[in-house]
Amino acid sequence: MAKNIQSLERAAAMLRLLAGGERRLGLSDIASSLGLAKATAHGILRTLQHEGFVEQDPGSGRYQLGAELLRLGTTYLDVHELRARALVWTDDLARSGGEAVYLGVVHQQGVLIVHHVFRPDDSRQVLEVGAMQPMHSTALGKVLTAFDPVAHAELVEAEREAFTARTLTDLPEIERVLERTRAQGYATDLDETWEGVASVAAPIFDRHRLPVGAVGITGAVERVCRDGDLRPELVAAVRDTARSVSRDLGAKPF
Amino acid sequence: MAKNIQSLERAAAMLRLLAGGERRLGLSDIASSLGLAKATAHGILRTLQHEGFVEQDPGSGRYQLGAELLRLGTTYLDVHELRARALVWTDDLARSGGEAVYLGVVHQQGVLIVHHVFRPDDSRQVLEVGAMQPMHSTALGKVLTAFDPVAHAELVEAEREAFTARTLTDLPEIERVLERTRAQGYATDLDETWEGVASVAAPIFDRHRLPVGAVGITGAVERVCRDGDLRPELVAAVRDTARSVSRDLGAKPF
DNA sequence: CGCCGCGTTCGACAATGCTAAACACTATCG
DNA sequence: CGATAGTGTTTAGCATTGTCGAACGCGGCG
Repeated sequence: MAKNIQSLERAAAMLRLLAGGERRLGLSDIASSLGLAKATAHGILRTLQHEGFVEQDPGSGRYQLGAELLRLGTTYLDVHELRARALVWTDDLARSGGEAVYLGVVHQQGVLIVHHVFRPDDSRQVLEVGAMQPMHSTALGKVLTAFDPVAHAELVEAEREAFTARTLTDLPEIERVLERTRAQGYATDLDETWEGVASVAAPIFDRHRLPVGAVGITGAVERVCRDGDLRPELVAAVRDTARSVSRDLGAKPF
Repeated sequence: MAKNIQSLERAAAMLRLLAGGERRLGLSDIASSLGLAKATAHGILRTLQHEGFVEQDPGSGRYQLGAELLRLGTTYLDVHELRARALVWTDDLARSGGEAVYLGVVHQQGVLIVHHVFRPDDSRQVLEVGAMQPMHSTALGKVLTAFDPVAHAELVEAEREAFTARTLTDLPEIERVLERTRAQGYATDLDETWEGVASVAAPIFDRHRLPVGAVGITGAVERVCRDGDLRPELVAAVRDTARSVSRDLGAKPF
């Protein structure tokens, strides 16, 4: 195992700590949380502040995340090839399905949402790009764990929280669901993450037939389900979209 | 001047370099661009990759920005107090004005967009949160330079690109406009950044009466202007919104 | 095949960033 | 009202840490 740069690891830990805690954090809190001397933490924070990754409240002296992170994070989206290819197809999927569409990739024991098309009505909705979804309970997460070995390995290690009464937390049970997901080529989520919300998702592959992400539709159970299961035409639409994006990425059909 | 941590500065420079170049960059490019030994650059990149700030294309070995930046950047928005307070008011402004609304803060020689409400019609629009706008040609930028001394200092230093024939680049001329902006309490942009696009913006102050950001409306000249100038009712609506947000932040109306 | 380019690893040196202690400052409290 | 217990910040010195230059393995190209 090659050694990584210590100060960078510590800086990253600080950013993650600041991202976790809702409110701003003081220097002493940060230093003790990471087991560092105050001066050490201060030096790192000073540099991060100078680079714009961290901001300091002039009044209280507390620290919070900086604007440069937003700028760089947005740039990440611009470069993201999967997202660029998917843009064209997700709009159509949202329109034909009449529900919100999500595009996600595996990131650290969860699904990172890299694109989100609002449900096509005039209701107020909040953009969830950049947010994380759990691996074991959402359709996006299940489809990714089923096809991506890295994601699967992380699911086994991670603790699986029960969000609702229907959330699967038992490992053998989950494995059976993943097996079926691989067989049928898509995954669903019925009340397993949020009460009254269901979703379908299908995997997207690149030119080497490796899973690089997943598209899915999410909506209220009353609208997206019929007879206690997801409407077949929605499942078909999602799978079609996933195939189209995969083809755009260079994956051979068949 | 206190000294900053070298490895962190270099890591930040790499992230900014990767954000700048459209395509993925190779290790040698990065090392030579920053004047570093290949091994040094590699060590930093390896750590950044391990922390999720950078990703490496398995095929070509090239580097690009990582997903963790998107996650952290979004978290920045969640914590942002100005944005949280403004959310309520900007929707109303977009509806009453019938145009797109932007909320921006000063960041490194430019305006960083932290909130964006789409123009309320069914046209396809792309979210510009996380994008940068120039300081000297947009209404948001001018209003911020007029009231924020830090932004003003950076404007003087920076080079002022002429985007259209009407862009102001001459410093004394800009100073006169800023003087008028301070006097009247708002700024405009008529064809100075994009042809056929105009905007109005007003400053937002915190409890210490310091400028912390600006709200503005942007739209096609034909819609937002009349008789060659911005419609007075739009100007009034923008200023009202700015005042409301300022009051929410604790600024005394006195 | 031999060449260059790539990303990666190795090992040694010293510059670098870490630690601990003291510093100013504010708010709190007896 | 002075003492106290918190802040965040700065300083000085030591040795850990990151840096450097060179060599390595690999793949594509001529």
